[in-house]
Amino acid sequence: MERNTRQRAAIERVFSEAAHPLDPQEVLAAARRYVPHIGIATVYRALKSLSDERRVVPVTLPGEHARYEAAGLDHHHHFQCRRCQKVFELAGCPGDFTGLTPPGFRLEDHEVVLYGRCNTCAAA
Amino acid sequence: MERNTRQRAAIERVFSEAAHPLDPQEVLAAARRYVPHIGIATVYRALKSLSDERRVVPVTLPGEHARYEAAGLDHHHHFQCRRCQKVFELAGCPGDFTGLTPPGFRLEDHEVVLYGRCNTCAAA
DNA sequence: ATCTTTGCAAAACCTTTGCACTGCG
DNA sequence: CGCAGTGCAAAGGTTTTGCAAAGAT
Repeated sequence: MERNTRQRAAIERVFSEAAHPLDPQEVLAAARRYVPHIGIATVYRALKSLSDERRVVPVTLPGEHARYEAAGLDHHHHFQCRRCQKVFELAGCPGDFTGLTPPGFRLEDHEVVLYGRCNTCAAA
Repeated sequence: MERNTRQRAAIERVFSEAAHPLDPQEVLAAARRYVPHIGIATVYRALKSLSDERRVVPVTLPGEHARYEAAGLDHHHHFQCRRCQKVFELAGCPGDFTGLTPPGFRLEDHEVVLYGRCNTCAAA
């Protein structure tokens, strides 16, 4: 049922080449290099189906629109630079938040985001 | 420069009575109990100026529109129930994330969000 | 009386959806 | 061929903005 179209191939290629999580507009711009007339609706539909297939993962930072990155990475979190706004992947995870969880609550998952200056912007 | 209007007083009162972070529509609904014809634009403008004055703080969970809560609370994080979607405040903070920060990066702040079932929904 | 603030409606965004057409299988 | 996928444009939802009128100081 999933057909191989040029558009879909272009979008998958974009993710395989991406160094950072991308938002839909960035995916569109990058995919147009391979399929010039691809439309934004196709990008949204592809992001949805790729997410459903777990081939890409949404990266939703607080107050930001969703970005997406290729799936298959280990559990990790992100760092956002307050100066250049770029998002970086962090290795590992601080781990255990059961101590914060109130009695009677069931902890299923967690999200951690660090903010500050990236190596480039810390110097500037 | 900041004038005392009924609308603004109503919105501040709403926050002083709120048990959990409120989104703009919830603020509007609650404020209408005190000022029936208050408009959504006024709510957004008030949220902006109250945020600038640090009288309320935005609570921006990943993938969610901003909510707001009264300022003055200690540093804390939030728990969102995956069943009822409500947001709860957590006491305390796991603390130190410098170990996750890559070399050359400067850590300034962090955000932690826990997900699962609240005490009411864990039972159901 | 002055000058913010308000309320409404329109505009600006981002994302989703309807529909006829394209093109994969 | 048959249908899923595409592209365009219109619709939806949220937040912002323009402007005349209301109201605080």
